[in-house]
Amino acid sequence: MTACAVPLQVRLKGATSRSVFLTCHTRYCGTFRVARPPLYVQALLTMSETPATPTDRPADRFEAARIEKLHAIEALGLDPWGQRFDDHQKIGEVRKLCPEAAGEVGPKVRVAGRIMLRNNKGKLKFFHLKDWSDRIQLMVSKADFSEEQWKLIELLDLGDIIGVDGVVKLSNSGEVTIGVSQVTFLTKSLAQPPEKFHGAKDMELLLRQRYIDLIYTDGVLDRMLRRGRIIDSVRQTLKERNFVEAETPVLHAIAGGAAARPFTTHHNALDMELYLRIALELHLKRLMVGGVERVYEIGRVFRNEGVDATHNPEFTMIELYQAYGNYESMMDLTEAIIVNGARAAHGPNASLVLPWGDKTIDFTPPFQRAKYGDLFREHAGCDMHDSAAVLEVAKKYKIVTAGKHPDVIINDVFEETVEPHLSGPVFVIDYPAAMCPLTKRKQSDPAIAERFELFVHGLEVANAYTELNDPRLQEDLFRTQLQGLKEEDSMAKMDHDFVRALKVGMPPAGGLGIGIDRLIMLLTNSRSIRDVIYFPLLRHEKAEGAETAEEEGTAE
RNA sequence: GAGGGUGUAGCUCAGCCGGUAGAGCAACGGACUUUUAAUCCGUAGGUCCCGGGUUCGAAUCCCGGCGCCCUCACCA
Repeated sequence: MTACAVPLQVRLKGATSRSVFLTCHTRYCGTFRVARPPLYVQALLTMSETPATPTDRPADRFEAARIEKLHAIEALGLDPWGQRFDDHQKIGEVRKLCPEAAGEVGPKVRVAGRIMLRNNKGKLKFFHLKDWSDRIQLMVSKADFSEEQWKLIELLDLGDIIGVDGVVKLSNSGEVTIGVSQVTFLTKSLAQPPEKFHGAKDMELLLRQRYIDLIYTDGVLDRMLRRGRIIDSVRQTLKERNFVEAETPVLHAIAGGAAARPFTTHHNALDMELYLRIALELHLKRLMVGGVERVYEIGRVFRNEGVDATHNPEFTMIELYQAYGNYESMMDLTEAIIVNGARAAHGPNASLVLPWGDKTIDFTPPFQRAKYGDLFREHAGCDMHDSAAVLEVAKKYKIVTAGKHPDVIINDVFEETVEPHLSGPVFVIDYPAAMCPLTKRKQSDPAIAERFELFVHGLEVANAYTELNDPRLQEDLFRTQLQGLKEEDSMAKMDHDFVRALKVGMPPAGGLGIGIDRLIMLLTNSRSIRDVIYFPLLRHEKAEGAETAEEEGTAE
């Protein structure tokens, strides 16, 4: 900063305890930052800048303008925050009532929604109103309103929420329009909306302020509503098959049922360390022991791992268990769940060939079923039981083999050689047993577990077993930690109560887990898990004013 | 965790070789009774992510940091 000896006419922009920001309106001058203002200057600034009521302090000039209009609405005797208005129609339904020819007048309608666009032609105004079903144009003519009502109409801002009464008709240029006869003000928006044509593009803004994304990015709200319909259809599919829903604990003493790092937490009164669950499996199986023969849970699980296009630290899983079934029953059920989900997302008569980026997915059942060992032979080029040959292939792909259990190496080679080719949907069946400590072995071959995973374009969507119900084998498998796997990377975590439950007797059963978020991704052509989760995990937003606390707190 | 990209007005984006920060939309004031991202006239709006450095002079160059995005590696 250069010293300035001439007097300047300056205006206060803002101040912190460390700096004052002044704007100068003579030429060539920008904003000045004055470090460490003397205390008396700070005091003066505080006096002149702090309004009487903090709620009236506008965040910016846009908010100030809107607060002025809010006061003007109040001056008209109206409530800027609105009242009950639930006797209205969905815009999507109203659009269908529109007469086909311009000049004809359709039925009277009443809708409510947010103002998305405004087109002001003086005594004639057009608005676009959006609700969660659709958008529609409003036409408002000064001739149809009292002086008072017109004052309100002139106060409307983009983003405000209003209710309108009117008639549906086509405009002269052929757009479905409501000719408005009455406006009911419902909610003042104090925030400046994004650019009307380009919308908001900044990913961070869209993720942190998902409400903005839902309002202003085409397709986002629709996709999330579709998510809800898909989950409804999953419940419906299971209800038709006599499954019941259960809610099991999220706080676990042992984070079992999957190979993943858990989040830890603490219960104060009991002074007890707890984990957030990483799977639903072990509790639901206890319920089967208890006689709940067909049970499922759609629930959040938490895995303390990385974040990317297909992983969020908390995600939604369905796990279901069917007594007296096996993994074959689970394949049939998986197909039904996915086909019904696709119909819920795209309509009962829509094609089951869904778009996936520039590719497609054909969900017409039955899905292909391929044995793990056969796929291995086909893509790795050797038998998975031929350990020398497997080691050879592993070397070729630079897979670390030292100290690893042979089945772990087989699985590494499988992931490297086979999985990229699984465009699917394909059920990969019959896994090496050592990878599956919760799965029943094949009667004909104890080295093979009755497990399948469903792959679609490299995405693992479902995982199912014929459930292991032999308590002594289960206990052995819990004890046998696979070489080369850290404890948190293994599914084999000793859970004594679970073994105790199996000793009571769990019927033979099929169990299935589906990653709901990934299923939604596939059914809605969404390439990122963030597109199908309302609020994906983000780093903390740096709080305003945190600067000083942080700097002073870490003084060295 | 590694590499690449990016951060400028409320939003979408320009800003070249270092030389007084720009546009469109939105806002504010005005005109306009069938507009489609309406149009026209006018006004205001900036901690150029943060911190250092080089320089007479930095949005621009250099160093460090932070956020976000993409690719790769790990988990579903």
